[in-house]
Amino acid sequence: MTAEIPPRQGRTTLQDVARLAGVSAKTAARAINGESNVRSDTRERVFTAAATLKFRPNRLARELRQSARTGAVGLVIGNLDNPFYSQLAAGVDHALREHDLELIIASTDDEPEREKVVVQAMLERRVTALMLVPSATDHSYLEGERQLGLPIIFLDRPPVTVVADSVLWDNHTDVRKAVHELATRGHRRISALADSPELFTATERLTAFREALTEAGIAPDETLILTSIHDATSAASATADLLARDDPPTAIIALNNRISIGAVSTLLRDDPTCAFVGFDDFDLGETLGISVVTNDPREMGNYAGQIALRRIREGTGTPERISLPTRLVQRGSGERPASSPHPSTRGSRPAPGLSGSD
Amino acid sequence: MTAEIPPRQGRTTLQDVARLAGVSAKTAARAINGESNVRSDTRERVFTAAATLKFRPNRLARELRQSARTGAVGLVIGNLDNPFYSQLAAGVDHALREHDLELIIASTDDEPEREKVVVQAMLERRVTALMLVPSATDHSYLEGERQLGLPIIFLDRPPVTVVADSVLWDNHTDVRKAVHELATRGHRRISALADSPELFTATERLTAFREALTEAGIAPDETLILTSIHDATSAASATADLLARDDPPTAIIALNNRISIGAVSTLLRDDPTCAFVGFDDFDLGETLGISVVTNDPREMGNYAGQIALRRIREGTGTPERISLPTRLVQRGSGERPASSPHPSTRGSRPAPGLSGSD
DNA sequence: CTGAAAGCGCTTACAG
DNA sequence: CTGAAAGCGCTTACAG
Repeated sequence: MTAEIPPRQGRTTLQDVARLAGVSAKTAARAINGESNVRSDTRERVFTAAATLKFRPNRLARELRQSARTGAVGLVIGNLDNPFYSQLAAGVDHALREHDLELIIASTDDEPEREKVVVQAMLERRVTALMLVPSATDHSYLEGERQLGLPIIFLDRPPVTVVADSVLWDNHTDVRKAVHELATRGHRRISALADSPELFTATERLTAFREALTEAGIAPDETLILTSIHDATSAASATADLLARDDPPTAIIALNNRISIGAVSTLLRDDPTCAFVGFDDFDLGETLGISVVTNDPREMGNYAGQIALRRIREGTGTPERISLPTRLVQRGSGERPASSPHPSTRGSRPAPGLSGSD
Repeated sequence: MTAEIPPRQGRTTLQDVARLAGVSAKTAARAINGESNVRSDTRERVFTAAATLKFRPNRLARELRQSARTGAVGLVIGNLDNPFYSQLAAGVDHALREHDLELIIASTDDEPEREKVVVQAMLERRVTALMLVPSATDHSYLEGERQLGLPIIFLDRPPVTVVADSVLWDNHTDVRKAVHELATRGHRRISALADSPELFTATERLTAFREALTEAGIAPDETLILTSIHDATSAASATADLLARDDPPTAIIALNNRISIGAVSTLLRDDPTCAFVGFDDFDLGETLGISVVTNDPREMGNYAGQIALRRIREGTGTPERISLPTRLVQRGSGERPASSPHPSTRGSRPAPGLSGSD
């Protein structure tokens, strides 16, 4: 269903301003755009006329005439509800400030079909750069745009069937480090909770998880690896199921932010003694003493924005593939607090049982 | 600093398609836009030509010709980092789907000057509707646009010097209800933490707080009302200061989401017995058993989006001023758990001391 | 069912 | 320092 948009009329144009100021359109444009080569009294007359008529330049006209140079960049993300995506957008927004670039945001809910639709719309609007967290796997439909010089930057997940810049996380190093920490502290039954294996990040992190186990001399137990967890609610129940097993894991690692929140909410209620490490930090994570592999989505967004700005200015060249580091933050006392059945939360000690180590 | 944007050339135009298909531009347009009155073999030829040339219509040209009917709406918010704003944006985004409207988002960091800049840019881009969480107090600069028929919708804070639609919270009912609850349970020293008194929402909620105290027969103690708290960190330290006083409050009410998070983080560490109610829910709020006055920013965004869609279709009329309800969610056991110095967190009981009632 | 001409509101490329 | 003409890529308003 398309909205019927009635036309609006009656706007002042540059011509109107020129007429009132008694100059040509070109001269009016010169004054308004702050070019030199205008006598100051002429400039004044134009300014006065523009103010009187409440002239507001039409960027569509300007950008049409100037060909593809629009001042808008497109950002395609999964969903503004998810803090990962909204902070990514905040980072992009931040990078774009001071550069007179506008930000068009569209969300795909991670549906490949919707990605194509919204990307299409952005291309028709002739965005000057395109950033996207891809959900489709085939991006050959972007090939033509790339050849026309459109800067394209993939975020969080790499391009597959098209050449483009990308800004990704290092999904290996700190996940492995976290698993090694847990193994060093004696954990053998370590569970991993991940999103769909079709997602690049989920697979990367799971691979790192399995490798780390192997390195630690632990045979990966596939029954402890749960995937296709899309939201906090299912993460919470998956965690509850794990804990209810005859031989529950003694440690859990959650491989994205929604899964972390769901798992933590179950652990808080059901088992304060199970060790835990989450991927992506969240509100109160520090207060609750929860160990995390942190990444800053704003940093990723900002970085991508910087690349976009450079590409816009200098043109596309050899594609860059940036891997941003994560950070393993160990929180909690390092001692399992459950030696007492009634751990205190007073003082600066962590919330009971939620130390990532034990 | 403005980015220098080099032009990009070489795009296929409708003319190119028409030429290849051996028809006029008008006929090519008819086929591509799915109008009737085109012979099917003509249509096919045009489609083939368009596909061959990878034709992508130029919306700037179309919208320029069609006057002010662009397919973009502008949303001006404080900052995508803040979940309140990003969820607001998610709601707007949601309302706009299926309507072929694009979303341009700009953030102001609540700075009036920046608001003017970004709104200006959106107006030059001829957005078909403008939604904003205002930070400026004077919006007479929008008066001209309103008269030209631009739908303008204020979110979260009402318009002052311009006539426009607005979607606000009912900032009174549930704040008062929360205070009454606390008073009923015997609390006399109730503290309120709020953002800057210049902010409409802060003032509204503080007024409701004071009125409720008076209604409950409690003389408002201004030393318990802390304002100008802008972020979680200062909320955390303000809370710590309160608790360190000789006669600390026995209950605290935090009047927005960032303040809630900061206050809760201090309470979790320092005083699990102080009663607490937060405005705006947050991750783990339920798990931690924290009472809140909840509002759903998505709902506000979605509602505003609906109004925008209607205004776009039907034109602006008598301005609407919608007041959305909040919801007081009492969580926690209702009993002060601190009778035991070592409250347990096992089972489904709330985290220690964080029941909003006591 | 199809097309030629004009125009949306600017900027470009000249000419003076 | 200033201006007249043409054009960006579409759609409008006609005419056939």
